[in-house]
Amino acid sequence: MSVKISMKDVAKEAGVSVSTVSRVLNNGKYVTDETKNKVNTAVKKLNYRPNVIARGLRTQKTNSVGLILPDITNEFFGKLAKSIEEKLNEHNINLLLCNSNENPKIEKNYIEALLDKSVDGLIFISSGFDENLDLFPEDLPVVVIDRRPSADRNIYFISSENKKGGYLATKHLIENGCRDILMLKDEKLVSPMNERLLGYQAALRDYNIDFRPEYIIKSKIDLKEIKEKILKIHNKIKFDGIFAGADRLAIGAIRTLSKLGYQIPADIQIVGFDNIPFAKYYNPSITTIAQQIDKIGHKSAELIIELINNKNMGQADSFYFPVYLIKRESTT
Amino acid sequence: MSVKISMKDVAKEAGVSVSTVSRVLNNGKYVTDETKNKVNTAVKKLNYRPNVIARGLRTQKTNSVGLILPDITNEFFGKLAKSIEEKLNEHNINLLLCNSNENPKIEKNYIEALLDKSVDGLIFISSGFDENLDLFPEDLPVVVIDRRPSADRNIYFISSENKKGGYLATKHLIENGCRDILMLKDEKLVSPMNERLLGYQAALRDYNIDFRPEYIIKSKIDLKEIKEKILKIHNKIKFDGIFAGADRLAIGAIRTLSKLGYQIPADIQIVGFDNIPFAKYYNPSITTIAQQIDKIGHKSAELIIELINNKNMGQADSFYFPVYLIKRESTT
DNA sequence: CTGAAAGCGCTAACAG
DNA sequence: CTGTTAGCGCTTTCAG
Repeated sequence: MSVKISMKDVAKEAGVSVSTVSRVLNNGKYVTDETKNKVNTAVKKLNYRPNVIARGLRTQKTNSVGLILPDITNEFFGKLAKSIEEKLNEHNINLLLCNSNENPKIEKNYIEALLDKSVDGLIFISSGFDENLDLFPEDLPVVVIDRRPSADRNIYFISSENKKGGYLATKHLIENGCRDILMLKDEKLVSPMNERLLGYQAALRDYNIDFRPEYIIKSKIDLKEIKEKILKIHNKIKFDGIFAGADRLAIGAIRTLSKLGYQIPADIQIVGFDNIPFAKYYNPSITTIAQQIDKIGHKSAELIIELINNKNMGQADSFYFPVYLIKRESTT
Repeated sequence: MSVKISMKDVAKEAGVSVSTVSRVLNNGKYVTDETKNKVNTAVKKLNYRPNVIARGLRTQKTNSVGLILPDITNEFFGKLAKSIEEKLNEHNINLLLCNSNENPKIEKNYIEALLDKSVDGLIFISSGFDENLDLFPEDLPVVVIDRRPSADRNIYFISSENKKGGYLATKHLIENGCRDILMLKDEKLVSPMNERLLGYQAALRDYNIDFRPEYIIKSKIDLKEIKEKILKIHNKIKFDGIFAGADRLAIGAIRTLSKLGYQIPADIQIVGFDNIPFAKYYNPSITTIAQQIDKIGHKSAELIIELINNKNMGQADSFYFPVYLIKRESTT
């Protein structure tokens, strides 16, 4: 039975012309109720479904949005993708998901592929290579999340108050008595981490603690790598607190330090970032800075839809969502 | 500069006909090297990119594959999605990702949307509502993963040796001295969990331990829910071992039991399933049954590509990938 | 209110 | 080897 049935078949069945069918399906304006009924009956009877490819060719709209992100298995990006997709789905827009794997070259390929596919808009979490932003045509609706492109680009941007998060985390540690505070951060020069670092530095300054560059430990957000880094420095540097720029880093650190015999939080206190689901269920549970991922995701989706429907929105805006500290067992 | 340039422009620039351009771009057969050069030069000069929508309309191929899965934030599905996408990308096939959220109705919408989009094939992880499988047209290449549809459907299926996994986990606990072994399983009637349960039962039988239905604890794969379930039963049922059908369940259980004062593994030994990255870094690290997610993902992608290129492959096959036990601290 | 006709950009016979 | 032609399925003037 798999013969694809087209508008032509519906038209014949309903005894009207193709254009009338099209009219009924699209807006229903300028059509008698009677013809409407005839068409609708025929549509049902034949189980007709419009061919969106043909429609796309004609209208130059695809009802699809591309999402490029570094790694879907990172729980932050995973949740983000989910909330974006959820919202787009409400508007019958499909999501084309692309993992750049933090690789600018793959990212470039994906951008081109998505443009070729004529996506109506693009939501973009950069691999950190700003040049790829130049691939976007002027008139393509684009929303950038999380990793801020350099300032001179006129582009919509959404993220959390990362600096404030770093400040809150560090302040919490200081007020709990820590004086020698490590910061664990991504090795990449990517804005959220840098802003968290700025927050960390600002807190130290406010409490008159000297900033020491050797207290910044760089590692991929990878459990194994952070373990190796911790093993390498734990007996070279003296520290009583850790601000981990991501919960994954916090988990790797806690695990490694526990195995080395340190007590958390008695010997070393730790604050993470992101509030991934496991943070609450880790042993010990992890004090962390929560981001409102759902809000970021929904806002991104809403914004891209708005941009698609109304391309001329003038000066691009930025949006920053509040973060807050959740106190758990990894700090006193 | 954003005027979309088409094959016509290239043809004019190169001084040839549109069909010649098409020929050069597609296979290059039956064209002089000279014309080839002319065309290629024009393509480069104009920075031409083919319109895949138009091509799709004409060829009835979209070079895209749909992936429907229950929840991208579940690390098993996330990794699966990533490995599928990776492989498809090698073949220049785009992935349309859809989260059904374990909801048959959303799932149905997505199936229809993907069919409307004329995806070339579909990779499908069911929400557990088999009727949705009937929505697939006979001639659509489909690969089902993880959750096996009822046997009478002629459909390609890929998963792990779940029963064997359940057996290995339970056997390990028994050989470590456990006699009262809980099984934590998804509340859904979904095949992987049921097969793990069969493995659990088979192991008990082989070691002459009675199966007691009250030792099967059902919970969503959700940290909070499993916590509540454990709290409810821990002092009603006596147990010295737990086989958790998913690492997430294992983590929720360990955390809850630790808080209650039980020592893991001294008082209670636990084996999980999946080998998610955190299993290795949990406190204590978790003995688990590893699935070869990458292999499953790559196989699915390869299979769907094969089916797309060669629709008539006859009787549908099933593929089961080996699992193995990784010994860590949550068992002795 | 409805139908005819053109055309979105591309590919695939079919001639030559 | 290359050009002409038709048409994929739909929307959108333009007449009527």
